[in-house]
Amino acid sequence: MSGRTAEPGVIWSRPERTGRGPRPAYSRKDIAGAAVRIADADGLDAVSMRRVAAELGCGTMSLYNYVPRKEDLHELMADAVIGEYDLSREPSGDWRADLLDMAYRTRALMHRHPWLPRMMSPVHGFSPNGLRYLEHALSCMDSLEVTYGAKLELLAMLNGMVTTFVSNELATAERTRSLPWSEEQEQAVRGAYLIRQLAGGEHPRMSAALAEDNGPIDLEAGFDRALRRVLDSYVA
Amino acid sequence: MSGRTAEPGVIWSRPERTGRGPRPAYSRKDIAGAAVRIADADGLDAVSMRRVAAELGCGTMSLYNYVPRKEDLHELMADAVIGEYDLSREPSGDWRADLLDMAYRTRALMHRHPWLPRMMSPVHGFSPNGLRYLEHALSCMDSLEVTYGAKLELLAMLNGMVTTFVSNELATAERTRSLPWSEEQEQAVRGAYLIRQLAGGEHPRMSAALAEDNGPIDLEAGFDRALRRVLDSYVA
DNA sequence: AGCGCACTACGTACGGTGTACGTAACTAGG
DNA sequence: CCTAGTTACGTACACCGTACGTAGTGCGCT
Repeated sequence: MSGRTAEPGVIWSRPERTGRGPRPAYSRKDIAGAAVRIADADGLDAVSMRRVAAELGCGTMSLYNYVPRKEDLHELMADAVIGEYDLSREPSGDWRADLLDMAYRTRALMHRHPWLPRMMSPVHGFSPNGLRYLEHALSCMDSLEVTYGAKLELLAMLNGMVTTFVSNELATAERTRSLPWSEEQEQAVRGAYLIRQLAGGEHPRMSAALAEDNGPIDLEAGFDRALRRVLDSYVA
Repeated sequence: MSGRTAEPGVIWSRPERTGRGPRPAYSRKDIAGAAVRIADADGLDAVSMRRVAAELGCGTMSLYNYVPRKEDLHELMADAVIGEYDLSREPSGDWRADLLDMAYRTRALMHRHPWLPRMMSPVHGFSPNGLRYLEHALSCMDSLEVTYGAKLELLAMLNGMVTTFVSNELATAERTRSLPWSEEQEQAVRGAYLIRQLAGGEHPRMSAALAEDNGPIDLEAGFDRALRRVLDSYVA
């Protein structure tokens, strides 16, 4: 398959098998699966070419036969988990409800694969499963009479909000993973610092915000509210 | 300053100078400035301890006197650029206009420092300049009669949208930076792939979206529209 | 005044990373 | 059958974050 050294190219343009030479020992699904397993277990940073190769049981450099650059491995991972959407159900006709449902499923996907928000970018949207996802999302909006550009814009906005929201949900938890001390210690130290800082007397509003006692914060409710707001704003 | 090896702690809790020993040769501003200069010029990934130290003109390990972990260097960078906001202007009283203005300034900031979206996280919000920013943003909403929690939620949502939007604006440009070939080549290859993929006949809506000719897309207008929608949704 | 200690400075070294390159084995197309 | 294109994989290089040892410096305390 063309030269050995790096050159521009999308991983999805490469055929998995060309016919010549020994049969490849692994499929793209195998490789993506191994990488996803590692990322789920130990975080995205633990996904190294060496580690993935070891997980597969092959030499490090053999991976480069399947995946010319590490970035392509990431594309494989994104595509694999996007493939977890069940797109078989037909849209109900109520685009607001359908999009909201998709957003909830995206959130669930991100909770299952906490590294996903970090690699959300328009670039990953055009993998095979990404395209299927986009097509399905557009089909949910068939009853909406605006340009496809506007539909994609709405979709990008929704997914952006979901990403932002879930990132915030997972922030401390994911951050702590790589740290050598516990999440409690980290939060205690940061909390103490914040209190000390606000004690200065400047930032009165931030102090008030911190002092505000609004019971247990319901993340779920905030998610729902935020999304409905965006969707409602499109009714007009 | 306490032990040498890593332990939980916020960089901002460390005094810059303790009195004992020789005067530090550099200030945090110097260090942050060097790191920001490198990131602006060659991307966030080019910011390594070695490179920053070289830029400053000191030995690599000397940096660790100022910054116990690389992550703290990132916090310094974020704080430095957040400090670029001019917060001296008093809020006008029209919170929608003021927040919109802040969002525009955030976008400008991100265009000036294209690595900023990548490190947007609630964690960085509590640096000294981050706190000043938050206090100012809250002061813009003084006339809004909701809890501070709701105000911070709105702010997070707005900043999330700005981050998402600017990320999309910068995606290909920033991605290409690290690649050994040009942005044109990359886009050509990806475009060719997309067309080939859509030619399959599945994904009819995506094909239509691609075929749609809506003149030059006005990113600026999209930004404005998206933000106003979110703001409007809060009027009720 | 002067001692001691906390601090600055920095070289070396270790274990990790992505990946360029060389080589050997293999298999399908001509 | 032969040979070209592929798979497989070990070695090697440049770079990364950073633990640790050591030397020099000057403030704070006695």
